[in-house]
Amino acid sequence: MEISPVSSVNDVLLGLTPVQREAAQQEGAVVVLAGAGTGKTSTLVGGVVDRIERRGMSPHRILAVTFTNKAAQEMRDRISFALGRERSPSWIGTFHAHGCRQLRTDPEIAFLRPGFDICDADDSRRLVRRLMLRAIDDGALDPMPGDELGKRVKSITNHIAMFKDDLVLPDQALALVKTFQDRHGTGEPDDAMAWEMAAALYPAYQAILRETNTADFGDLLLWPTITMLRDEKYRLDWAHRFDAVLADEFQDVNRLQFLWLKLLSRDHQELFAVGDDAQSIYGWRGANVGFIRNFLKEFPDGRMIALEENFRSTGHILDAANTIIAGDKNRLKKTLFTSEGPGERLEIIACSGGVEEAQTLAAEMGRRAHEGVRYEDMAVLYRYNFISRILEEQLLKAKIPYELVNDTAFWQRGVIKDALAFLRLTNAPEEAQSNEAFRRVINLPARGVGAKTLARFEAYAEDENISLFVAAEKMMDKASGKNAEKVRAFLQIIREEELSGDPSLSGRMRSLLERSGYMDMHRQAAEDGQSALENLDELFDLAGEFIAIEDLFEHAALGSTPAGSTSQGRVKLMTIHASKGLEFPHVFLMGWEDQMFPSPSNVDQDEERRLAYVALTRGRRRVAVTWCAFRNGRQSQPSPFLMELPKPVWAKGWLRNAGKKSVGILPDRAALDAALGI
DNA sequence: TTGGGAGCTATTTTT
DNA sequence: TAGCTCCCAA
Repeated sequence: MEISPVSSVNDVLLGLTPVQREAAQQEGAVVVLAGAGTGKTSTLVGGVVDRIERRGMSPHRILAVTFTNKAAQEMRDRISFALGRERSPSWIGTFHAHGCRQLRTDPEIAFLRPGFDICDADDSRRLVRRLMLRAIDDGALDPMPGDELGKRVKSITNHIAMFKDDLVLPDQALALVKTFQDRHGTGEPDDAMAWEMAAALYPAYQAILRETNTADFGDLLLWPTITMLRDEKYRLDWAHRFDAVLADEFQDVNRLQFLWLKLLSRDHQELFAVGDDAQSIYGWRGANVGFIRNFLKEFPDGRMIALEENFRSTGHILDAANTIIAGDKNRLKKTLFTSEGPGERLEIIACSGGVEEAQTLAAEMGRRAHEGVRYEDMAVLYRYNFISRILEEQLLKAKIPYELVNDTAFWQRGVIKDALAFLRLTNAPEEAQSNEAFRRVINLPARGVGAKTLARFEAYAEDENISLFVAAEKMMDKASGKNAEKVRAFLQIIREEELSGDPSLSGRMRSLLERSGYMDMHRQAAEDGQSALENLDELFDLAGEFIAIEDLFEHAALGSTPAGSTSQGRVKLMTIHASKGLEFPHVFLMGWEDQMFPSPSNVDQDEERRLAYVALTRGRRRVAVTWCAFRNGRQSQPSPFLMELPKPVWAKGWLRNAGKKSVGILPDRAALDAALGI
């Protein structure tokens, strides 16, 4: 046996607790129920190491799947730290990256051609929007106020994605929805309408993707899975490449992802799934906790192992979290415990309103910083993004450095997508594949091409069966006027760059953005322009690492995070959703009011409860919860979750100075009214 | 027909 | 902050 350059299997496995080690070494189908802070990633890494080192599997025959690029990167790093680079598995990645790899091998299973593009959720929405406008134009759909349209587009795009996540093909959707409604009734009118319209638009949506040689996120896994179901030879071709399959965050898999994993591990039953049903918070996106909860029904010879010893939080924090999650009656039973002491009690801070809440938090953070706590060890978590705005103002005032986590992912930012669209257009102006890029940049900066002009291009392109770019060229030949001149010049630039542009991607992009006037557009914009230019600089750097243009586009679509986020010395602000998997010594939970958290619009109230559980278990040493007696001019009550917290975990002196108008602590109407003078 | 300014309203969003 | 609308001047 060769000697591992960095460590040995025993070092890795001996670093685990007996339960973690037992899980890592379990053979066959196993689901590891890993409570918050119980060493989930270590166990998963241990599982990989054990399979390679002790069981002698080849690293190249191990498939490890995660949801995020970040998680995939972390796993890659930790495994290569343990085993060395050469002995690390090559198949570590997100569901989407794996699906993409499979689809690139055989694009025709999705009716695509080699070199297909991948469109992100935003592009999908734009496509649905165009289809809806077209339906309204054709009289197939009643016109609606624009506000309404936006909501519908979002909801219909989601529903189409849900069809795909449920393996429903375009030509099956309509019949399926009808059958379902006949059997179960139509339910909420809005919801019924969304399903019907999504089913009606789905075939046209898919037809356009096919025409433009584009796959959406759902397609990446849908077609490989459908093909594995239908064609045993194809399935074996893929399944036989792997001796073991490992999946992270298993509580968040949807039907499509579950089936994909199952088809790949059917022959050897080597499926190692790690997750925590108590942290399932993505049900609204199609995740189905049922798959982890019913794991043993699907894999009768499998085992379930629970990790309950928490190495993160103090006793009081765990008591609070355990109490909250106990309200989810369907959960798989497990109770977190720690061998550490109870630690500090939770502080519950009542504030009169949002501004005071933000000021209180800013003041408290300043105080803790003064006591020697580093800013990067503090985090504020909230249910809704818009809460952060009011807090940002106060943090700026108090000069507390902060960072918004997951503000908008780099590759999804408008500027970045614009810049890539320029590049895409020069890459293949004559192909329909570049039509969306054309729509995006033809009027950037403004050249007098609005909706009407674009519609004329569209009509002409459709009649002549040519790309939008070529249609525009032909129509502009005959047009006159100032705007036409600008458009002609722009088309000319694209042609020149296509034929003899800089061969390096960043060089070509730079030149395109400069010549088209896009850079100047941002240079002239006062505040926003600065950050746009910084983003573009970062993009040029990143693009420099790619030779093939397709690789850059794929990288952009699958959203790998760029490295450069330096976040030392800043308080982190994020939604509870974004905080999953992270931990902080000091955690502040904002906005725990009735009607706010739990969110009344979530049909699954248990999911809100799990969200509270996730929020509380982020904290290592101290957790403070705030709520407001008034928000947005309305009186509010403390969140029911707050009332559930057992008395012993409350801090005694929890009437922390919330400023002059501070209202005590008791979630008690009378005391509150008295304090507020009403 | 366009483009820009004003005004409004906010679920959560791994890919 | 952003992503929409609506409205009026060019």
